[in-house]
Amino acid sequence: MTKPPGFDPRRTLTLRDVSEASGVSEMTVSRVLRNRGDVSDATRERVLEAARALGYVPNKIAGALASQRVNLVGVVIPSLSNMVFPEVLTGISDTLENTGLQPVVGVTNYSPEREETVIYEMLSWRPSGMIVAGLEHSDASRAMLAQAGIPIVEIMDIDGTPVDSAVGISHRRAGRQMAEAIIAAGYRRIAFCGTMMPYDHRAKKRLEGFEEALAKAGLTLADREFYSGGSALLKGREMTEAVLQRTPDVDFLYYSNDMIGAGGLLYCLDKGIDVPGRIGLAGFNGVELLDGLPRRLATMDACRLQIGRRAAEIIAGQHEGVIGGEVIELFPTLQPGDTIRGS
Amino acid sequence: MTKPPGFDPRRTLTLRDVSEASGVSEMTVSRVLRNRGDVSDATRERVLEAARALGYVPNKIAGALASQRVNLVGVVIPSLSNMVFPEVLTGISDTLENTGLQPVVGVTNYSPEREETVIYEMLSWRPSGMIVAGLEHSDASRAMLAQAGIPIVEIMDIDGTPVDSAVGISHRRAGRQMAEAIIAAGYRRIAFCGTMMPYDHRAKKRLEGFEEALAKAGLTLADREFYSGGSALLKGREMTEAVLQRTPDVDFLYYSNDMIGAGGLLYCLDKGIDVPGRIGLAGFNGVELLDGLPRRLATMDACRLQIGRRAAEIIAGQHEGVIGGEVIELFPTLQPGDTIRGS
DNA sequence: GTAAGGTATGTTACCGCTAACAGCCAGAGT
DNA sequence: ACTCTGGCTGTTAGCGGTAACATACCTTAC
Repeated sequence: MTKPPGFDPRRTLTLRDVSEASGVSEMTVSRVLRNRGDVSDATRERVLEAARALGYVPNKIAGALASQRVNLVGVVIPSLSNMVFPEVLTGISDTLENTGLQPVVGVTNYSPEREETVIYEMLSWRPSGMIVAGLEHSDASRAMLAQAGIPIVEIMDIDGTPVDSAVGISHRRAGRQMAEAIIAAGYRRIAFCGTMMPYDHRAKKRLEGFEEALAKAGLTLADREFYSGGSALLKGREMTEAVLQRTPDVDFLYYSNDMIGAGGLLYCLDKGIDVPGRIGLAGFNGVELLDGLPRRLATMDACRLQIGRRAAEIIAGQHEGVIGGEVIELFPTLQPGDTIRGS
Repeated sequence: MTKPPGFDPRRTLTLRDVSEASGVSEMTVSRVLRNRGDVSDATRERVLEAARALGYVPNKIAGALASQRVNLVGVVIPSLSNMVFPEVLTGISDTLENTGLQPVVGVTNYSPEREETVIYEMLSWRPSGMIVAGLEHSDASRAMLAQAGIPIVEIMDIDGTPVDSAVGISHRRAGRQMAEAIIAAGYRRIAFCGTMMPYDHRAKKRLEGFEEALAKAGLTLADREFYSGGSALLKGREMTEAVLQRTPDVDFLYYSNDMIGAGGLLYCLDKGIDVPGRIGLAGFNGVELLDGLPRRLATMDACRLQIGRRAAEIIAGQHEGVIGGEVIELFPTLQPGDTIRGS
C-alpha cells in the first residue's frame, strides 16, 4: 500500500487481472468470487482456478463502497486485561460466526475521550452494527451512535437509558442482592474494596446498590479501600491487610471483582484467619479462575457469555431487517461458595 | 447500512452535504477534515462548524479507495483468554498510537484453517501491515502474506523462518535454560505438565528444548501430563495430583504456563508438600498474577510487552519507507522465585 | 413457428472520496 | 507595466468493485 511508488514487480491484483487470465468479464469474476447470480460450472471452475493461480485477494474496500454493505460489527470495550471482556467477545464471535458478520474490537481503557475517538473511527468504516460496553458515554458519542442509522447495542449494564438496544444485568440490583445475602448470614461490620477507576460505572453502581441495601438494614460500610494498577491479586492482599489493620473488627469484605477477592482470600488463608467464620468474603464476576482456589469465593456471575451472544443476535437480527430498540435484562445468580457462612 | 431502503429521514451524510452547508467545494472540505493542504482559517472554521453541526462522519471506505491508503494494521493471535496476548496487544497499541496506524485484531483459536480465513479477510481490507503470532502457518497463509506487498511481522517465536520480519524469543532456548537451572539445583526426577493443543508450537518448542537439556545431562522426563479446556488453575491442581500419584518420586514439575503452575503450587501448599524442598516448581510467562500468590513461582518472562512494541515499530518504520526483513531476538530472564531451591 | 421464459454473460453508471492538476488573485520584484 | 510567486480554491478523473439493466442464446409451450 504505502510502498515507494517505484518499480513494483507484482502490482496489487484486481478483478481485471483475474478477468483477463480467465477470459471472462470482471462482472462474471465478481459473481463467481461472491457466489452470487448464475454462473456456469465450467466458467466458475476457470475463474476460481485463475484466481487461485494468481493469488488474488479481493479488495473489500472497493466492494464495500460499491455495494454499500460492510460485514463488520464494531465492538467497543474498556479493557482486554479484565478477563470479563474476552469472554464477552467469545460470545459475540460465536454467534456472529454464521451470519457473515465479523467483529472488530476497539479498546478505550476506561477513558470517555478515547471511547469517543474509537467510536468515531469505527463509524467511519460504516459497520453494520455497533456493540458498546456501558451506558455512559459522552454526548458526542451518543449523538454519533444515534445518528449512524445502524443497530446499536449497549452491553453489560441496563441501569440507564440506552441509545438503541441494551443487553446486560442490573449492577445496582446485583450489589443489593449480595448485601442482602451478607446481612442475612449475620455479618454486620462490612467493608468494601474496589478499583479507583472513576469511569468504572458498573462497579460504582454495584457499590451503590450494596450501600443502599446496607442502609435499609440500618448499616453503613465499616471501611472502604481503593486501588489502581498493578497485579489485582496482589492488590487484593494489600487492601485486605490495610482494611483489617485499620478496622480490625470488620467481619466481611466485599470486593469489586473476583481477582482482588481471590487475593484477599489467599491473604486470609495465609494469616490463618477463619473464613468464613471470623471474616466472610465475596467478589463479583464468577471467573473461571476461582475454581482452582483453595476455597470457592462467593461471587455473582455477570452472564458474560450470554451478554455477548444476545448482543450479537440483536445485531444479526436487525441486519436481517427486524426493528430494534429492545432492552434485555439478564439475571446473575449468586454463588455462595465457601466464603459466606451458612445463614 | 442495511436499513430497508424506504423512507430514511437522515440519509447518510457525504462530503457534498458538508460542502453545500458551508458553501465551498467538496475538495476543500476534504482538505479541512484531513488537515492537508492550505486552507484559510476563515474557511476552515466554517467547514468545521458545518461538519460538527451536521454530525458528519467521514467515510473511510471511500477515502481509502481513493487514496490507496489504509491506516490499519492486522494483528492475528491465537487466543484472547491467554493473558499473554492482551499484553502483546497493549504493547502494539501503545506504540501505534502516535503513528496514525490502528490495530485490528483477529483470533484464530489455535486453528490453522481459521488462521487462513482470518488472514484472508484482513488482507482483503488492504492493511498497511500485518502482525501474526507464530512462525507456523499453512502454505496458503504464507503465500498470501508474502504476496501482500506490505510489512509482515511474525511475533512471539524466532525458532524458524519468517515470511518477512520476526520479533520474539527462542522458546527452545527458554526450555533449555529452565532445564539447566533445574538440574543445577539438584533436581533429577523431573516431570512436565502442559496443554494438549497440538498447534501450540511454542509450548512444544519449549518442551523440546527442555528435554534436549535433560538428555544432555543424561536424564529423561520422569512423567508427563496434558490437559485441554477448563480452568487452568484447576487443571494445574488436577494434573499435579495425577502426576504425584502416578510417579511419587517426582521432585520437580515444569508447567507449560504460569496459570497451571499456580494451580500446582496451590495444590502443593494445600497438601503441605514442602516446596521447593521436596518438590520444585516452574512455569512460563511471568504473568503479573503470580505476584499475589503465597509463594513466587519460578518462571521466565516472555517479553510480551517488548514484543508488541518492537513489532509495531517495525510496521511503523516500514510504513515510513524503510526496507524490512529483520529478525529481532529478545532474551527472557529466568525468575527463580521461591519454588526452586537455591543451587 | 413464435412468443415467453430461463440461463449465462456483458455494459453502464455509479459508490464517496482524493491525487493531480488547473485556475485565480494579491502582493513582490524588476 | 509585467512577470513571478505563493496562498487558496475548484475541476477532472479515477480508485476497484457491484447493482441494475441489457443482451444473446437456448428451451419449452402452445
